[in-house]
Amino acid sequence: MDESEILPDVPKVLEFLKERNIPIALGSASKNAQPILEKVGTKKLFDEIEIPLVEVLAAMEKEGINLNVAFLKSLSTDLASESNALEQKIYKIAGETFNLASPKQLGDILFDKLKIGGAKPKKTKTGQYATGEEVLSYLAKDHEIVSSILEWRQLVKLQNTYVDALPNQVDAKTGRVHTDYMQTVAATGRLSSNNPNLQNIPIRTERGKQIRKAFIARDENHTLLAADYSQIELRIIAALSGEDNMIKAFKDGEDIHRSTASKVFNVPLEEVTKEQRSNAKTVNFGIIYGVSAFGLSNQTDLSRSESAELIEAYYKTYPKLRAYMSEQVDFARDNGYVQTVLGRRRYLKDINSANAMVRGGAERNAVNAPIQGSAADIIKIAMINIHKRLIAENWQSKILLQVHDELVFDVHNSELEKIQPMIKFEMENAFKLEVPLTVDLGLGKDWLEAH
DNA sequence: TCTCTGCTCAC
DNA sequence: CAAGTGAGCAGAGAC
Repeated sequence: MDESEILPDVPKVLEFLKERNIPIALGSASKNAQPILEKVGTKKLFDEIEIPLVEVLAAMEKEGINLNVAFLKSLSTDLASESNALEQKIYKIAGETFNLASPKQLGDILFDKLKIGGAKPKKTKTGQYATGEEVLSYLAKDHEIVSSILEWRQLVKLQNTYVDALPNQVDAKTGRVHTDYMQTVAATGRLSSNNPNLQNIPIRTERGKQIRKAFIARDENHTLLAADYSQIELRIIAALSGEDNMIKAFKDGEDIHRSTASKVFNVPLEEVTKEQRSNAKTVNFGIIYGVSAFGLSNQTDLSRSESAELIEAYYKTYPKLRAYMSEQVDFARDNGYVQTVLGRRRYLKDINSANAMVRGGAERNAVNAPIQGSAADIIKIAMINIHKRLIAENWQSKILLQVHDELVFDVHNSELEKIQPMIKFEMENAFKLEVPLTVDLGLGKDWLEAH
């Protein structure tokens, strides 16, 4: 392949920018972001992380990943016949045909014609009926048409966004799929991926998972390796807050959600129920995002007062977490930004806004950005170090994909035994925290099997 | 053809 | 009022 057709000469471009003092904004997607290269404290991040990462990303993009197109074609046929059957069933119940893919038309059918769901159906900000997953799931229990619509939506989403779209993105010259990684889009320092986005390939549902089977190793001499950080964001918040109870749980290798449930519900580890663990898991993630009692009750079976109690019990269990979060907000108020472990900044112009809702948003950003951004910092270090070793030590294996807390490799079968400890070591030791970082490895002919 | 909206996929 | 970060699809309407 002629590289010059698809890749700019990266070192030359960077030299050009540097010579002319043209700043490259890091993580500045939002309108309120400021170019931060000139700000003190970020030059090291730029020189030692973002610039070295450019070559790693270029290599990954150029390498691409092998796609089983024939498999997707047959998946497409199955999805089409199932969604068509559902569509006919829905029209029959509705008593007429309409464009099922139009939320506007669907809302009119469900709430004007069929009068489903009581007197005051939820509306969107433009005044049309809301038909999102949350609304329909609530109604699905009592109305077969609604559960069929949800199932139809899922099948059509999978077909349109992945199964039918991906084969069209196979490069004619390489026969592989080459995503673009964007280094300066996400406000927190994460990468983003497009054309195609390989960071949102389905995994949650049984049907969605099938799509991962289409991402396969280069050939019979290769195996896919997926390496993902276990609970990296919770480990980071534990370490940055110095919250001893959470740090200890991680040091002891406990299941963090079970451990949290045991503490907040005050039951022995072995007696934690499924529901308790699930609710503790929801709070653990919610804390990182700045969830309210209202939000938690929406996400669980708990009432609002039960949710408020759970959050209170959570902060009693992990007192330093609350202190840390409020310190982050104070820091942002005083300095106008927050930062990650590597000094990556996110500016928060709304942190002192008079509008409580706007200010609340900025306060959640003040807590979340250092967590999400530090995780991004750490995996970037690992990527740079692994790539360096793959080259210097003449490995045949390649990094293919990054999905925020996961790296995917095409491993030459002759290297299978030796490369696993190398990758695990580099990822787990990319950055030293008070909490150990642990990485799970999986192998397979395809991405699903490797997980 | 372009932009916005509503929706849904991932971490 | 009410959970962070993204990308991409089809529909709908402006031009």
